[in-house]
Order: sequence, then C-alpha cells, then structure tokens
Amino acid sequence: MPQKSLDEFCSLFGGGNKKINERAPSESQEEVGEEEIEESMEEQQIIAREDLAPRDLPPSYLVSVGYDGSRASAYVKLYEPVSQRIYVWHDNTGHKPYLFTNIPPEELQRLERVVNHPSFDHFEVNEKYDALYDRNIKVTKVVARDPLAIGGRPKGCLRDIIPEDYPLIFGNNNEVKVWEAAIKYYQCYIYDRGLLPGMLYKIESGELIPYMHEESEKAVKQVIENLIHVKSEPSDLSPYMEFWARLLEYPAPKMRRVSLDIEVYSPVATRVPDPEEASQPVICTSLVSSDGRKRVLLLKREGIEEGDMSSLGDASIEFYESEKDLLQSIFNVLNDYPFIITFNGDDFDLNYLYHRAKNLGFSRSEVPIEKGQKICSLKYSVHIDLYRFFLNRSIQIYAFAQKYRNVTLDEVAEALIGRSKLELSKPVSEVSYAELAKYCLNDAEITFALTSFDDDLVMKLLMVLTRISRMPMEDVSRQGVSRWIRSFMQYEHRRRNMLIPNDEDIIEARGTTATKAIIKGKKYMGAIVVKPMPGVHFNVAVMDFQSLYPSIIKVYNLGYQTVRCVHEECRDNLVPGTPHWICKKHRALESALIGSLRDLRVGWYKPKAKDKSLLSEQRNWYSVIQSALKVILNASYGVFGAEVFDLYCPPAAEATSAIGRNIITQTINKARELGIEVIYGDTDSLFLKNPNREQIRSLVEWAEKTLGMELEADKIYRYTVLSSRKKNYLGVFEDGGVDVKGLTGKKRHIPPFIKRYFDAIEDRLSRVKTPAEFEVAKKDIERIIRECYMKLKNREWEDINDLAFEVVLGKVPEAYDKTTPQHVKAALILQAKGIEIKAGDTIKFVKITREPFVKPVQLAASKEIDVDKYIGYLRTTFDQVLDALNLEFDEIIGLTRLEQFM
DNA sequence: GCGGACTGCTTACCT
DNA sequence: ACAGGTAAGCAGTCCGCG
Repeated sequence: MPQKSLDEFCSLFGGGNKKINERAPSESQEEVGEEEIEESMEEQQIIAREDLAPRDLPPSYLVSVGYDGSRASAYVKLYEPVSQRIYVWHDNTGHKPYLFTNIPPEELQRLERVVNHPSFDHFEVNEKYDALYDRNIKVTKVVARDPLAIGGRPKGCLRDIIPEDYPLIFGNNNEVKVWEAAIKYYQCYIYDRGLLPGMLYKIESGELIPYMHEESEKAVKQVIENLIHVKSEPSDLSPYMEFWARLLEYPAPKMRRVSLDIEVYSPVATRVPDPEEASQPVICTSLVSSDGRKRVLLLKREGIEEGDMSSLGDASIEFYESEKDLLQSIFNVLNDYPFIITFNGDDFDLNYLYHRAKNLGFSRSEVPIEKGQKICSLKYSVHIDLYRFFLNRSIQIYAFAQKYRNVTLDEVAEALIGRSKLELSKPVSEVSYAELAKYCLNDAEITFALTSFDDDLVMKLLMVLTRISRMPMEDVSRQGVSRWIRSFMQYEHRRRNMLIPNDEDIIEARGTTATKAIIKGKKYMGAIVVKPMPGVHFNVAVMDFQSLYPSIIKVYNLGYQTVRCVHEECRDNLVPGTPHWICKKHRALESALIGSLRDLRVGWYKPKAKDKSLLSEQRNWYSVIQSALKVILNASYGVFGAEVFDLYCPPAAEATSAIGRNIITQTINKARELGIEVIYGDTDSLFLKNPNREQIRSLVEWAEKTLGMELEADKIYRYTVLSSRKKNYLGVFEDGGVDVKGLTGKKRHIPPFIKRYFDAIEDRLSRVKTPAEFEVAKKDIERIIRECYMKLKNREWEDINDLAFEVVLGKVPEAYDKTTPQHVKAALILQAKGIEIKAGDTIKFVKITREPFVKPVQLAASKEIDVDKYIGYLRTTFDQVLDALNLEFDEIIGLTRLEQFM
C-alpha cells in the first residue's frame, strides 16, 4: 500500500484528526430484550455524531459490520492502518432487512398483521434460482424497517406471522414458505453489498468503495497462472480460485491493540464476584499494548501494604483514589485502541466493567462497552476474547495441534508461549499493591503475548478467517467452523441470486441416508480402516490422498444441489455402494467453493509455506493461510452431516464417505496388483511395505489417471511397529524421530509413572536401525519393563502424583445417571469435601485396594495403592508394543506360563 | 450369592 | 454444535449354578 504520513491523512479529513472517543455517543434506543434468542450485534448500537465518518478515508481494512438501532441502518468499522484507528461508516444506500416468501404480494396484502406491522416497509417481487429443483421461482421480498421485525423476536415477527396468519384467511391447503429470515441483518448487509471483511476499502466523498491494491492484484494473477498452467484445473473453478486468491494475497495490517485484565475485590477469598451484580470494586487493571506500553492501575485502599514495586520493571504504576476515575481511565483506553484483547472478557472483565460502571453512576453514553446476550463488544473498537477463540475445537486441533488441553489462560499460555500465571501468596484482596500489580500485569502480558507470538500469528489467523468467512472479526473469533462455512456459502448464494434453502427443504427434496453405520446411533457408514498386519516392518512408505474428502467433493461434484438431483438423465450417475446419484448438469456451490479452496491450499499455499527461497516474513504469511485453509477444509465434509449446519444434507455426507471407501479399496487392490504389500490403512492412507520407486510411481500415476485424485508419499518410516489393533502404531523415521499413534502409553490420562517407562521404550526403539539391532533392543526393552514392574511391585515410587490418572470430567458429576465411572467417583468424593467441581475439570485419582477402589490423589496415601491394578494396566499398555515384537509381558516380569494359571 | 458373558457408557484417540 | 471408527476400562445386567 502506498505509504502516507499521518499528517497527509489528517489533511484528508478536512475537519482534522479528531479522536473518535472524544465524541459523545447519544442515548441508545432500547434495551435488549431478555428473550432475545439470536446472539446478535443487531441489538447493539453504534451511536455517533454525524461527523463520525469522514467524507474521505484512505485505504482501510473493513474489520466489522453491525447494525445501529438509533439510525436504523448498518454500519461498518474500518481500521485505518497508518493512523491505526478505527473509523465508523454508516450505510447510505438505504439497505433494509427483509425475508422471502412464496406468498404473492396481493395475498400478503390481506394479512393485516403483516401490512400493519409497525416496521413493515413494502413488498417486492424477485426471481430467484431454486437449486433444489433446478428452476427459477418468483418470491415476494417482504421488506421491513427493523431487523427484529423479520426474526429475532420470539413473538410478533414477520417470519412467524406469515405462516401463522395465512391459513386463517386462505385455508390450510397452501404450503407457506419463508426463506432467509434467520440471517442476521449485518450478515445480510455484507452479502448484498458484496462486502469482504478483512479487505481494503476507502471512503470517497462519503461512499464506501473497495480499494485495489496493485501489487496484490499482480500476485493474484501469478497464483492463477501458476495453478492453471501446472495443473490444468477444470476451468469452471478458475473464477473461484481467483476470488479466494485475492482474499488471501492482499496484505494484512499491523494491528494496534491492547490487552486488558482486571482484578476485583472479593470479601470471600474463594469466590469470584458475580459480574452481573458487580458489587465489589475493581482494585487493579493492567493494560499491555502493541506499542510497548504497560500500565497498571491500582485502587487505593485502606491497610494495603505497598510491597516491593521495583520488580515491576518498565510498567507504569498509577494509583487512583476513586474507582470511578480508574474506570474512566480504562474506558479512555478502550476508546483509543482499535483492537482490545481479553481472555474471557465476554464473561468476566468487560462484563464486570459494564455493570460496575452502571453501579458507579456512569451514564450509558460514557461506557464504551455494549453488552449482548453472551458477548461484550465495544463501540469504537473490536473486542477479541481469546478464551472464545482458543475454545474453538477446530482451532485447538488443527491450528495448534492439540498443544493445549484445557482452555485456561495458564494452560494455553504454557503450551503456546511457555509462560504461566503467577501464584499469589494470599487472596487477591489481601496481597500488597506490588504483588497484586505484578500478578495482574503478568496476566495482561501473557494475554497480549498470545496474540503476538510467531509474528502475530493469532491476529493474522483471525484476519485470514475473517476474509474467508465474510464475517465481522468479532464473530469469526467467537463462532465455530460451521458458522464460517455457512457464511461464505450464504454469500455465494446471494452472489449467484440463488434462494438459500431451509434445512427442511433440503431433507424433503433429497431424503436421508441409506447405509448403516458401524457405530450405534450414527447416521451413515464412514471410512474404512484396514486390518493391520502385526509385526515389525522395515522401510514403510505411507501414501495418502491429499485432502481426500474435499477432493471428492470437488471431483464428484457434491453438494445439496447435485446429490439426488431432479433430473431423470442424471440417475445413472450413481455413487458406488449407495442408491444416490449425482447431477451431471450443474456444478454444486459447495463443490466449487471447497474444491477451489482445496486446490489453492494443495497447489499453492502449502508448498509456499515450506518454500525456503522466500523471505521468512512471506513464508510465515503463507503458513498462516495454509493452516487457516486446513481448518476450513477439514470441516468441509463434516458439516454436510451435521444437523446444526444450515445446508445439512445427509446423502451428500454419505456419498462423500462412500466414495472415499471406494477410492481407498480400489487403491489397495491396485497396489496389490502392482505387487506391493499393503500392511495397514486408515480412511485416506496406505502403509506400503518396502515398495520400490517404480511401484510407487505407477500407483500415483494410476490414482491420478483413473481416480483423478492426488496420491502422495506422505512419509517414509525406517520401520513401523504394528499390533493387531487398528489406529494403534508406532513409526520410526530415518532420522530417528518417532510417530506414536493411538497407543495407550501416549494417552494423556495415564499415570506419569507408566508414561515415563513408555517413553524410555520409545527412545530405545528410535535408535534401532536394522532388523539385526532389534534383538539387542528387545533385551533392553525387557529390562525397562522389568524395572518398571519391580519399582511398582516394591512400591518404590517417589510421589503418589506419579500414579495418578488424569481424566476430564465431561459433564457435572450429577449428570452421570447411567453409570458412575471411576473419575466421577473421585470427583464426587472431592465434591463431598466441599471442593467445587465443574464440567471440563480434570480429575486426578489413584486406584486403591479398598472400596470404592478409587481416591482423588490429593486425599490418598501411598500405602492404599492397589499395586496389582497398576500392574494390570502396565500389561495392557505395553502389550500394544510387545505383541508386535513377539514378546510376552508375563515372561518378561518373570512369571512362567505355569504361574500365570495359578 | 457369585462369577462369567454380555451390553452400554465414557474417555481418548485416529482419519 | 464438522463427521464416523477404534481401543480400553469399567458399570451394570442377565443367567446359570444341582
């Protein structure tokens, strides 16, 4: 982007560079109703004076879109990267909320509750493409003045009134349909205006227009040329690839931000004050910003010791006589910074400040916090609650490789940046100013560091996901992957003038599944797992299909539109193993979007992220992109089969896995035909024993030609250890690295005592180079196991914690009504001792000899331990490896066969 | 009344 | 609130046992 100085920018603004926070927002229009169901920013209002949005704004990033109730219009938040401020632009196109219905206007006219609705505006007739039945239909657009009139309100909104009242006048024989009434207004605004959150816009003479970034446009061209030339993609996907590439190639700004953490006085040391009541004072607040400032705001209180302030380093310490002044200082910061980072700020910090401010007599306009049902947003900035972001399962698993388990500031920080929370010597309300300040500052520091590590990885990831999903940053950071996918698919519907079907329309038109799942209670059959060939196998190539399911969705043209389509002539295009057929006439929207995204990741971003010839900064950006794509693609098949997904289409999900089974089966057969031994496989992978180059080449070529699928050698193991169990193996790489999959010895809940010995075996195995060396290694492994056994048998453990199982409580203890598993028993014992137990807590327990045979580790004594139970556990854990090595646990520990039976 | 065979529940994992 | 498949341990149930 052309670099301009701040001064130049200021001159563009005519009226000078007034700070947004200096403007007093007006009173808001109405309270958020308690019954409000949709968590929505529609309820929250940006109130600002007319001159808030400049007539002209240099290129800025669109970071958020919302609805302003007082103006009854949409607004857009733009982050201007040079002044590093957010500017709010209000819609000037008169765009209004609406829904579609199949009832013609002349009939709707007779529904009094519709036409007399206080927010009713007018009817229009539109033609839309109905993809389920491959036809154009006429629909009535019912336009309203207030989004809540469409949906959202539990009673009296148009979405409900139309189907309720229509039969009263016209009888029951006509099926009344209402479409697109559950889409949040600001999303609707994004779709209709074709806005791209995360991308560059400028304001010229009051108009919001996209900003073309020349350099990035060149990069987009390059991506497309490369991919089309190299791979000769089906040409109908090229426009999609170009669209995605533009979203991904545009630069990301440095995001000026501040992290916030508050501490609250508590009269009861073990209780955190309720933020809804906010009855206690805020005694400390820390602010750590991207411009290197660290501030600690402390409330003066009677009888609190000063403590040693010298340990607070470069932070500025500010004492406040009045809590109101302290809050005002916080609010000034919230108004100043464009991005506010918290850890659990939705539930606690901002929520507390919001209510506390009310209690202290702040007027609504003086408080920059807007409270929704579950989220706290900010009037002039973007609030990112990292707790919500890190809680996202897809982010946890695919972006951060399950490095953290429990989503607490302490655990996430420990896992990702190697920092932890500080311990307090006394309850927060009693410690010295210095200790309180240090503790609070540390939290704000690590909260900030969670957004800055790896060159601002998290902020960049959010930016990329914002672009892909076409959602406001606030939403993308809080919602799950199915919402992201829904959003960009809805966008595409509107772009193509397609009617967005209701979920029941899809089920009605496409029916349900036909195969039987192996697991009870599941809806359809999933993937194939090949029975492993037990033993030690040297020189194993693991081949896999790159993004198998997304590839299937692309190549086989899967989507709600194409699976079991309405055309007679497509019925012969059957999915093997199912009664379903696939459309031969049209490309499904999902197939186009997912397919193009897959090709971009596989063909461009993944290789670029590893390309050593690039600058590390560039490579880093590509790696952010490819991991964001990974998160989306990994979920793209699952959403078809998820009832919560708006385009839920069970036969499409079923077709995907059925084709997957067919592909892997064919590939196994082909491999065997080529004389390769297939020793294991799971879903999209094949373990090939000692294949030669030529065999691999033939197989890859065959897959490409016959299946249209990219098969690649994912990794080569020097050797693998397979037991007879599926999803259980160990592989040693040429460089001695070890992959351990599914083995009990690696599971997180097992006692550290056992884990350590398992690790020792793993380490020993990593040093085995040849089959001959195995014999020596086996002896060592026997020794390791014997030592473990003897230590247990002789009760020689140093710390009882080493013997603790750590199992996560899936729900509150009372909710286990079918059975009482051991960890729940332990949890109940803790609860009886007055210790608070929540769902998601990790329970540490040991096995003991007497009823009830388990005890929370903190209550157990060493002598109670049931050693035989542990030895039994040892046996099953090590058997998973010993099986393959032809060793017997009982022989190793010195039991003869005879003794085993006595 | 007890033990074995069985099913179901629960957690942790794999793709 | 993405999917299904697998392993393992334990809780609970049923049934046979002169």
